[in-house]
Parts: sequence; structure tokens; C-alpha cells
Amino acid sequence: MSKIVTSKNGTKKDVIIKKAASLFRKKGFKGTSMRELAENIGVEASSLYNHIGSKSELLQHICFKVANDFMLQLHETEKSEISTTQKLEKLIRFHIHMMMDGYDEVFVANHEWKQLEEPFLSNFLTQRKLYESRMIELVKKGIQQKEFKNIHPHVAVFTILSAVRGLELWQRHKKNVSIKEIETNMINHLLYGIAKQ
Amino acid sequence: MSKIVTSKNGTKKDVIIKKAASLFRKKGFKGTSMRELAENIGVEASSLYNHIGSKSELLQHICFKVANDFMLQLHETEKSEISTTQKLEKLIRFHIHMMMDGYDEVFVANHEWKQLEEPFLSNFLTQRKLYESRMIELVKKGIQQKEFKNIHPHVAVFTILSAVRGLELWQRHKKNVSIKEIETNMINHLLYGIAKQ
DNA sequence: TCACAAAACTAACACTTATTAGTTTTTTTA
DNA sequence: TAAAAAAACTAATAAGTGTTAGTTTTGTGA
Repeated sequence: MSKIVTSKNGTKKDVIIKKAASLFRKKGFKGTSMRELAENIGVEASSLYNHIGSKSELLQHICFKVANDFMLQLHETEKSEISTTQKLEKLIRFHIHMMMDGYDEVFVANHEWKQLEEPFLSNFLTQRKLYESRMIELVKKGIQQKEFKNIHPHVAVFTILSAVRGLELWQRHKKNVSIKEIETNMINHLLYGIAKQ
Repeated sequence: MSKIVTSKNGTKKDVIIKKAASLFRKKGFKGTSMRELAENIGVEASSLYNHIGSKSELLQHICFKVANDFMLQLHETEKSEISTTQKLEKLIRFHIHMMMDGYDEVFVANHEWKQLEEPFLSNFLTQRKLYESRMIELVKKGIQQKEFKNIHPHVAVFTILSAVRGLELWQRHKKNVSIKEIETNMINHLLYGIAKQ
């Protein structure tokens, strides 16, 4: 049929991955066939293999791109010279913006990582565990420095991550409530509800 | 091979559904084959059809059982003669216990409902929307009655539902942190952080 | 113990899956 | 404009899917 449309600064592989993320989110990785993906791009399924290696490679790419983005931001935040409270706020805001800007990709990384094959599955889980434990360390530090109340660090981090992941639910209501409104509310709820006053 | 083992007060269909919920959670609905399900029960795939109608029927059963349980509890709570704060607390505690006792089923209802076919998909979404809007009404009433702060009801309900759904994450850490500890923490965070003091 | 019903089995079906081989068309480069 | 490279196409493969038909085994009640 027609040719793969490449927006500027984007290879054809990027176009395929972007569309894959969108379909994987809506129908799941296993629920999306290569024929379906191809049709959505306007090409035959076999043509995709001129640009990618395999279907699972697509999932790997999406999951590890997201994981990497979060890891990078965590690393940068850790070594920046601001208060622990500000560090936590920065991380939460990053989560919120990732969820808003890269909705499909973040959703897929959150929900479809189970479909990764070894050794990628183990690799992904290790990275996630590392991320969590470094956030816990951050909260512990905040408690030591008397910036935070004497809360359970593990519980606090998981509550934050849960609430942020819940931003998915808001995708359906983008019209009714503004993003800014949600962001302000959530930051207040999560951060200054914890910080010592 | 051997026969389906029926625990007392459980039909063979119940055994199949229970195992299906477990597998659907671990590998997804589309990622679980009927042969795999059968093998886990100790039977050939075709034998399952002596007890169930189809694979999708299994998903329907799981999703609507969960939806029904929540709807029933909501209905009962609404008409019980306690304060609005107590009503909300009761609902949150129910969510927590459903997540702990019926983990597989709740998880599947939360993540695999997309794989439902019409008209079940529409039906499920309608029911979920109804549930949410009735929770929002409850929060609105609490504000009117000056039991709650003047918060955004929609945001409040979604924050609560997000946090409760996040209990999934805790399944991995059951040993390290007690359920009671999480429950207390979460109720305090969600409810009495909202209620007027 | 014998007949009936329930539930297992084997074998096959029609269909979909990801992926490959080989060929033709399109685009880029010189 | 001709040669080379990129990317599309058609057609086919082997494996896996849910499900059905027909048969045999198992358990139950008279």
C-alpha cells in the first residue's frame, strides 16, 4: 500500500513503536496482532520486519525506555543540591508529567511488563525494585533530617506510587477536571500531608 | 487423567473459575490458554467444556462477581444509619478486604475487563461509572453536612480508589509489613486527612 | 450388579498467530 | 538516468488457538 509516514526527526521504527504503545495500551500486548498493528500504520504485517526484529522487541523497547527515563530522573534528583522535601516533590511531579505526556508508554510499562520474556523480565523487575528502594532511602533521609513526620517509609513510598499510578484513571476525565487542578491537589495530599509543619 | 478435585461446597465449575482467576492474574486473559488452564487443573482442555460454556464466560463470571460484590456493599452502606464519615470508612475497609481476600479476582476485574466482549464490556463500564458517581455523591453529602473539608469530590474519590487499587503492589511484601499496619495507615491517610477536625 | 448419567478422554476442526522467503516497487545516490 | 539500497508486496510456514464430535471411563442410585 502506501508508505510509512515519518514525522520529522523520527525514523520508521519510532512510528511503529509509537503505534504499538497505543495499541498495546488499548488492547494489551497479547491482544494486539502484528497484522492489526500493520493495518493501523497502513502496511502489510511482513513489511514491519524491515524495521523491527520481532514483536517482543517492541514491548522491550517500550518498557525499558520508560524504566530508563525514571531511573535517569531519580539519579539526577538524588545528586541535585536541594532539600529532601524538594527532591520528593520533584520526583512526584516527574511521575505526573510522564503519565500525562507518555501515557501509552507508561501504561504499557506498568501493565504489560509481565509479557516480557527472560532475561528482560528479570531485568525489568530488578530495576523496579531498585527504584523503589532508592525512593524509600530518600524518605528515610527526610525523616532523619526531621523534614518528614515519623512515618513508615515503605508505606509512604507505596502510597505515593499508588496515587500517581492512579492518574491513569483520570485519562477518561481530562475535560471535566484540569491537569493543573489534579496536580496541585495530589502534591498537597501526598507531600505536604507528610511533611512536618 | 485424574478427576477434578472438588472442595466441599464447591462445584467443579467453581474450581475452574478459581484457577482461571489465578492464571488470568499472573499471565493475563489472552496470555492464558485453555490447554494451560486445563493442565493446571489436571485435565484435558476439552474436558473443561463439560462444566463451562466458553473461555470468555470465565472472564465474565470473574468480572461481574467482583462488580456485584462492590455494588451490593455500596447499596447496603448507603442505606445504613451511620454518619457519612463512617459510611466512607466502611467502604474503604471493604475495598481493602476484597483486595486481600479475593486478590486474584479483584486484580482480574481491574486489569482484564478490557478483554470482555460486547455487550458485557459496556455493561461493566456502566456499572463502574455508576459506582464512582455514587461514591462522589456520598462525598458531596459529607461536605454539605460539614463532615468533610471543602475538597473537590471527584478528585477525592479517585484518590481514594487509586490508593486502594495500589494495595496490589503490597502483595509482594506481605511478609515485611502487616496487613493491619497498612490498613491503619491507609485509613488515616485517606479518611481522617479529609475529614474536618 | 446393572443401567444411567457425568465427566473424562482422543482426535480433529477451522482459524489466527508471528515470522520468513522471495519478488517487486519505490526511493535515494552517484 | 542508471545503479544501488530501502522498503513495500505476495505467499507460505509451523505452531498455537478455542472449541466440537464422538468415544470411553468413572461414579452413582435402584
